[in-house]
Amino acid sequence: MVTVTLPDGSVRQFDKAVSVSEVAASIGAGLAKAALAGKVDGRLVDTSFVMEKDAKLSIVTDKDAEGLELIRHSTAHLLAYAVKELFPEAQVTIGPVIENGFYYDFSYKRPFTPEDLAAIERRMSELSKKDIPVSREVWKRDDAVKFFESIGEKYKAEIIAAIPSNEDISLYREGDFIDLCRGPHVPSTGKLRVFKLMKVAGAYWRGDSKNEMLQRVYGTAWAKKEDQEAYLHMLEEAEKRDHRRLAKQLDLFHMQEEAPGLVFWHPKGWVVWQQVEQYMRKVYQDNGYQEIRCPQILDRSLWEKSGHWENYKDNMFTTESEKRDYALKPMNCPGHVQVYNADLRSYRDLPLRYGEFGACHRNEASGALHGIMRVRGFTQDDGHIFCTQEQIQPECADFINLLISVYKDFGFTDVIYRLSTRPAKRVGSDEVWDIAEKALADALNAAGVPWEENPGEGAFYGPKIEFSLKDSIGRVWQCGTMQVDFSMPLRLGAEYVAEDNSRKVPVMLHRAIVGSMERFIGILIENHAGALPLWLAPVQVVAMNVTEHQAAYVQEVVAELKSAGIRVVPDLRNEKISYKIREHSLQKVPYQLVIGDKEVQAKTVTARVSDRKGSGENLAPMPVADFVLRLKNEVAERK
RNA sequence: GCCCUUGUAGCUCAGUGGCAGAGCACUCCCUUGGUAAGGGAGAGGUCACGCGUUCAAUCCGCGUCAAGGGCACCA
Repeated sequence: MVTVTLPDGSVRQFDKAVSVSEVAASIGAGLAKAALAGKVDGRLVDTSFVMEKDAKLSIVTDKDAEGLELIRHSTAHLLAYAVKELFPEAQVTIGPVIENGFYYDFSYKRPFTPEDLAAIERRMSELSKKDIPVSREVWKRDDAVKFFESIGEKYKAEIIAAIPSNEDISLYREGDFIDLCRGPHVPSTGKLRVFKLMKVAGAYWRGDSKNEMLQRVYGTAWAKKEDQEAYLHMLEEAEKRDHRRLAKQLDLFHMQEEAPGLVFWHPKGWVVWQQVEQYMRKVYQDNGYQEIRCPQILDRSLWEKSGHWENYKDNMFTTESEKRDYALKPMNCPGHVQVYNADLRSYRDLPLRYGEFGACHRNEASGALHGIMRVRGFTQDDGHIFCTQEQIQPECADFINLLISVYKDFGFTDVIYRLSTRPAKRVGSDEVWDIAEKALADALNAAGVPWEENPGEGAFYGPKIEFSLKDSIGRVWQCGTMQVDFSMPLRLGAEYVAEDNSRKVPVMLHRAIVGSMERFIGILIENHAGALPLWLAPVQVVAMNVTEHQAAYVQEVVAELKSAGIRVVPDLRNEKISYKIREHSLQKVPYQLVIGDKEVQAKTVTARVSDRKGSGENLAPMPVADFVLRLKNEVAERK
């Protein structure tokens, strides 16, 4: 007798061991057909799984999140199946589920072409239509290794060989294709109907750049066709928000071949930059930081002392003059220590906070460059706090709160928090690491934000918190950071006179909120789809005449707005008003003033508030002074 | 750095082994029009760069550079 308890609490009894699919069939034909897997006592299993004793069971269908994941996993296998049919010499490796889809890595004598991809996708559809059963087999590990070696699948054999030899392993067979997999999988290929292969790319075997480069095929898969269409539509929309595309449309900046990874800021883009910089300068001022400025180029000997020459040389641009080697600074910290060291410091001076809009250059690998998100020359809102060990915790807590409020002012509420802890190769005692890690974790907890730990990902000199934001297509970019550093103050000879008159080495906190100005502005552009809030908008107001008769009054209005500190431009061109409105709407200007004879007579302005997406709304005509007031309020609210 | 793809007018993109194309933008003319494109004319190119194949190369081949998508990297 086997008693199966279903999620609704109902109980079904069977006189002998029973499979998930049999239970599903006993409930209804529809469910039997929809069943993709089962969850037995909380463990995900195939529909063929047989329950020998009493169990709790839920049937997994494509309505469950787990069902969708299963579909993606099985679609990855279907991809491998199709590839093996079309390219028998290709070797399979791994094919995991990722966000919105899956990928599968193959080893093949030549890269797959876009045409290959289309052919593979067609074959996958054919295999799906045939509704081929997918069955699970349990093998002894050694047998499996021998088997995969015998069919020339050396990568698969290598993966299996890494599993302890006394463990049995599961293989999944669909048609002629057999693959190692933990499973579970859908019961047959017919369950996989909605998928699309997205792109081919190279990827290193086992993620190591010393290894062979494999062919990675990315795909997406969904339960319903509409879901996939919605996803593809979302990707299209996201592409329209791409900061590189918007920068051209809105004339913000450009990049060119002669300066890879470096940005030419145009007037409008530079206005945005200045808004961000002035805002951040105020943040420094209001939070106990003193702004400083250090040299771009420093002598080799200093970089040797700091350890950069040894550890970071490949990423530094170097130069030489009169037989001396110099490096363009990749970081601001060594400079800040020089300022610290320029005087004898007391414990009474601590915490001492320096801030700099420091322009850094790093010679990033060419393949790493990406618009203004990953560049070779960038400016950080870089700050260094020199403090005692006891001050680490309160400084970190204050910083996190500050960072959250800054992000909120810029319209970001979706922040990813990660704590990177001690790596294998590190300096400093375990006690000190304990203190530093705990200080950071406590600070995160005190802020009440969700965070995850990245074990072993800390810097060699200390743990760090990374604050990341997502771009329009979900790529995550680190912006802010808080790093605890025990090493550099010592290396560069920083010290303070303690209460007991002894000399002590201060702890150094490296911290940035926006991180790279370039990256942050890129994310700002994407976050707002180019329609920046009024306080950041390069042009806040355009004043237009309906016909040339109102030109003089428009000029008066522009002068008045300018004197009120508003970024306004006139548009007196000989064009129809509808033409001008279209153009400025596309330029995502927040306010457009339409000025005709009525406004001239009444000494008012009619403001068109654009939602900057496709429609606009007129405010009632108002005196210029009222309009100024409205703008000032909106700027103050940073909406 | 590695793999794939791409590079044609300011922008978006067609195209061909034999004089280089469109739309928008730009300049000029007409038009003075009240809420997302009024009309006409004109100008604009070393087809990324270099080398080769060819009677002839923007097109084919090789190389370089850059960009895009991934991978690796991001101390």
